[in-house]
Amino acid sequence: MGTAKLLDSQWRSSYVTQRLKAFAQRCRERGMSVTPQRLGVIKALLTCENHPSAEEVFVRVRRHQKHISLATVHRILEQFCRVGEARKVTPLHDTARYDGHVEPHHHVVCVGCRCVRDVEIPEADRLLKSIPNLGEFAVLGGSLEVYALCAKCRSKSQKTSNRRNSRPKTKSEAACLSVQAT
Amino acid sequence: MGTAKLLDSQWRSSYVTQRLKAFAQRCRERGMSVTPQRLGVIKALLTCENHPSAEEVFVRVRRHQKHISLATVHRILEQFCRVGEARKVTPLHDTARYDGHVEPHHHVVCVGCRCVRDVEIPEADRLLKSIPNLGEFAVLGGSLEVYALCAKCRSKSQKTSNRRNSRPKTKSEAACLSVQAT
DNA sequence: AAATCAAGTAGTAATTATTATCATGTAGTT
DNA sequence: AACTACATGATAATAATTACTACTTGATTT
Ligand SMILES: [Mn+2]
Ligand SMILES: [Mn+2]
Ligand SMILES: [Zn+2]
Ligand SMILES: [Zn+2]
Repeated sequence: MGTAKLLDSQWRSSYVTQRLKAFAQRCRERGMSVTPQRLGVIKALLTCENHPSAEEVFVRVRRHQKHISLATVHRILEQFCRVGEARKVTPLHDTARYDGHVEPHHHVVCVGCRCVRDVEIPEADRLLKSIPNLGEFAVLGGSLEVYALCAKCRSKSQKTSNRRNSRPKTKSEAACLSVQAT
Repeated sequence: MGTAKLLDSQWRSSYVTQRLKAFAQRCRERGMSVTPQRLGVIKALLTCENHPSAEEVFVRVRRHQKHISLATVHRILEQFCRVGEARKVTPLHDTARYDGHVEPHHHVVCVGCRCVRDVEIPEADRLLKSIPNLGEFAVLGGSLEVYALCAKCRSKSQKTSNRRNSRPKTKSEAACLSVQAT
């Protein structure tokens, strides 16, 4: 038996206060101004236990800021992801991907072009089998998503390594980069 | 060093022929009629190495079936997922979720209501650290997505266990089931 | 202090992915 | 060949996200 366990809300709340305390500080270091909207979003995001959607964050912030715009929440959340203040639970796809290969297996995803490849990782399978439950959750299976850079994107990012963020920000941009299929 | 490795296209092509051979058979067993559209979609899906999107499948099928509709492709792909003929690479979210917790960690996702919880799995972290690369991919990190059933959904699915598929099929349906946040 | 400037936002339009609707077509059966 | 339940095409509707634009505000310069 392993040491896997749920992170409890006690842990979470101490993490939250720690993160919240220095938020304004970190903003200034990054040259971002500290606005009520940004404070509202980071607070809602950290406070909410639920991996909330943009919409959910919006609703929460609006409790205290009647006039905040949903578009602003989207913008701020994406910005937070760029600067490392938040992350998407699934940065993998903007749109669903399908796989004809239905036996259990894992994936590598290139964070540059978002191409996906199948991977076999027996250790991960063994690991998953060794976890029958996580707190109240009855484990059914799982999938290891490995984030990586493919060869093309590695060479590409060397040339542009001094640019700002190499991750494509818009769908159209991502589409331009994406590798052509057969 | 472990035994993790990419599944090569040689493996894939034998898998494809094997799957394709009995496809019509399996359809009939499930009471699904075998249409040119479904044949086109399964073939495109299996042939294409790329974990294609619905749009990409659509483009491929259209090469041979000029008049096929994108809506049909969506419909068929979702159906394939329901009957086990395909799977979403990320069945997790219909819409992006955000997390204020940026340190590396893993997630459990309830396949019923799609609620998400943080998990700590040191073995998975060790495992990931032990894989510096996968073929041409330079590994950066990764995340284990554990699929599970939460307590609520377990009791719910007992009552409705003889229904068809317990997974919510539409967003509105999922919304109805989803657990209320604080 | 007035003018200038830049960053950020609200409100809204546009875009994109997905699902619903419904009239028509067809695969599987008799 | 005829029948019928299921499938499809065409299109509308919905939902998530992003783009656009005018406006606000606070800082900087004159
Ligand atoms: Mn796959
Ligand atoms: Mn998390
Ligand atoms: Zn790449
Ligand atoms: Zn659940």
